[in-house]
Amino acid sequence: MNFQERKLKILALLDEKGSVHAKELMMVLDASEITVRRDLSVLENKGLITRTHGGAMRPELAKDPTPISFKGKSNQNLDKKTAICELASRFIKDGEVIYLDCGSTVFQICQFIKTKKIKVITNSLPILYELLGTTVSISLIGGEVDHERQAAHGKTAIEQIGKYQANKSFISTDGISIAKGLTSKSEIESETALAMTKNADEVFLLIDSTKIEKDSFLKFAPIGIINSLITDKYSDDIILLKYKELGIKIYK
Amino acid sequence: MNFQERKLKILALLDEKGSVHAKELMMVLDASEITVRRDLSVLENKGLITRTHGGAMRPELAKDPTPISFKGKSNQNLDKKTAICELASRFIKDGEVIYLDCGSTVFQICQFIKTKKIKVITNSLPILYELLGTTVSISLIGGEVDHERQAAHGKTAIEQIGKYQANKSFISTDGISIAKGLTSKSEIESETALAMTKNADEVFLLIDSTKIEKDSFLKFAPIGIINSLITDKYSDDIILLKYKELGIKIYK
DNA sequence: TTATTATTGACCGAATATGAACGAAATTGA
DNA sequence: TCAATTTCGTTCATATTCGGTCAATAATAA
Repeated sequence: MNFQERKLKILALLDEKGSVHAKELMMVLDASEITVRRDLSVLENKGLITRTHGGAMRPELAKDPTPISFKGKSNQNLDKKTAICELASRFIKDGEVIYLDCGSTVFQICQFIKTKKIKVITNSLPILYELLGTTVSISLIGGEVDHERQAAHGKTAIEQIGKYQANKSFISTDGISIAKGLTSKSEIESETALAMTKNADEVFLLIDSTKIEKDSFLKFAPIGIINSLITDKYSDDIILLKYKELGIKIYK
Repeated sequence: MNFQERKLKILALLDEKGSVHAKELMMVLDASEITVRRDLSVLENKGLITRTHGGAMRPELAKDPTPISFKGKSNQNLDKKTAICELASRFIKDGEVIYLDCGSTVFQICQFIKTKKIKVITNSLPILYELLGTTVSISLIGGEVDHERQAAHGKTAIEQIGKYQANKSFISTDGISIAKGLTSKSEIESETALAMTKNADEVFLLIDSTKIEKDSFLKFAPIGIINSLITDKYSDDIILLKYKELGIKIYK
C-alpha cells in the first residue's frame, strides 16, 4: 500500500468517524507507527486533518468554536468586523498595554481578549462593560460622556490619553484612502482616536473592506500614522498593494 | 480518548445541559478526576466554559447579567439610603455642577435627579449607567477601573477631579465620629471622596444612622471638611446636636 | 548491473499527557 | 461561626507520543 492509498483510507476513516487513533491506523493501513505519523504530518501540512496526541481529527471538529454569541444591534458588516477583530487579537500578547477606541468595529475585539492578561485603555463604555470582570485590567479614559456614542470625549479625555503610553493602539475610522488619508464622520471621535495613535508604539487600523478607498467628510490624519491595516478577505488586493508600498503592513 | 475528543464531548454536554459535574465527566470521558479538571482549566482559559466548584457551566449562563449595578448588592439599609437621597436631592438645583462619589448610598440619589438639568461629575459606573440618556450631563472621572467597587480610582482619577470645580459634592463614608472624623474601609475610595470635597463649594455627607459615631479603620478626613450631614429619621438627636455645635448643618 | 532516489522502518532523546498524593482553599451544614 | 467534607492546585512520577537521524529496502534510470 502506497501513500496515496493510505491517504484515501485515512481521510475516509476521518470522514466517517471524526477522529482516529494512530494504533487503529497501523492496523488498518498495515504500516508501522512512524509511517502513520509521517502520513498524518503530511496531511496536516496540507490542512486536510488536524493532528492530536495519538491520532488525528477533522479540522473543523478540532477547531475551537467561537466562545460567545454576540447579542448586538443588527449590523450589516458584523461578520467582517468579527473576522477582522479575531485576526487583530492575535497581535495582542499577555502583559501588553493596548488602546481601544470607541468604534463599533473595535468593539468586536472584546470577545477575543477576555481571557488575556493585558491592560486595556479605552474611552468606550460598551468595551468597559464587556471587559469588566474578566482578566483584562482596564484604565478608563474620563471626560464628557456622549450618550449617542457611548464614550467619553473632549479636552479632558485627550489630556488623559496623553498621560499613557501603550504598546499598541487599535482604532477604526469611517473611511480611508490614499488621497485623503483617514476620514471620519465625527470630529470628537476622530480626536480621541488620533490621540491614541500618538501615544502607542504601534498603530493598527481595523477597517472592513467596504470603507477602503472611501472618504468621509472630515480629514483628520494622514495615512502615515498607522503601521498596520487589518481588513477582511473581501478587500481588493490591487488596492491593498498600494497601501503596502507606502510602508503599511497589511493583514486580511 | 485524547484531549481533543474529550473537549468535544465536554462542550457538547454543556451545550445540551448548560452545566456538568466533574464526576459526571469522569464517567463519560473515562478519565481521572485530575485529567477532567485539567481539561476544564484549559477550556476555561480559552473562554469556552466557566468553571464552577465541582464542574463547569456555559459562560453566558455563569456571567453576571448586570455587572454594573448596586441592585441586590447592598440592600441592607436601602430604605434609609433612599430616604436620605430623596432629602439630598432637594438641595440640587438646575444649572448646578455636582460631584457624586461611588458609595452605595450616594447611588440612590440617581432616581431623584434624572429629570434635572445639571452636570454630574462621578467616578461611579453604576451612577454613569443610571444617568445615561437622561437630562443630566455627565463628566466621567477616568482612571484604574476597580471591578469590585465599580468605579475608577487611582492617581489619574484624583488628578482629573482636581481639574473641576463643582457647586456641591455628595459623598458617603463607612463611619463618622466626632473623635475620629471620617473613616473608611477602603483607602482608594476615601482618596477619591476626599478629592471631591476639596473641589466643591459645599460638601454633603450622606450617611445612614447605623454609621454615625461608628468608626471604620482608616481615618481619612477631619469632620470639618463637610458642611452638611444628611441622615435618616432613626438617628440620635442628642448625638446630632453635637455635630451641629461643630458648625455642621444637619438634615434628617 | 550499478548508481541514485524515494520510501519505509527502527532507535532514542525530548516533549507531552496522564495519574497519584498531599496540603490549601472553598463549600456546606449545623 | 465553626467544623467536616468536598474540591482545587501544585508537585512529582509514569507512560505515551513525537520528531529527528540513520539504516534498510524498493523503485527507477543510466
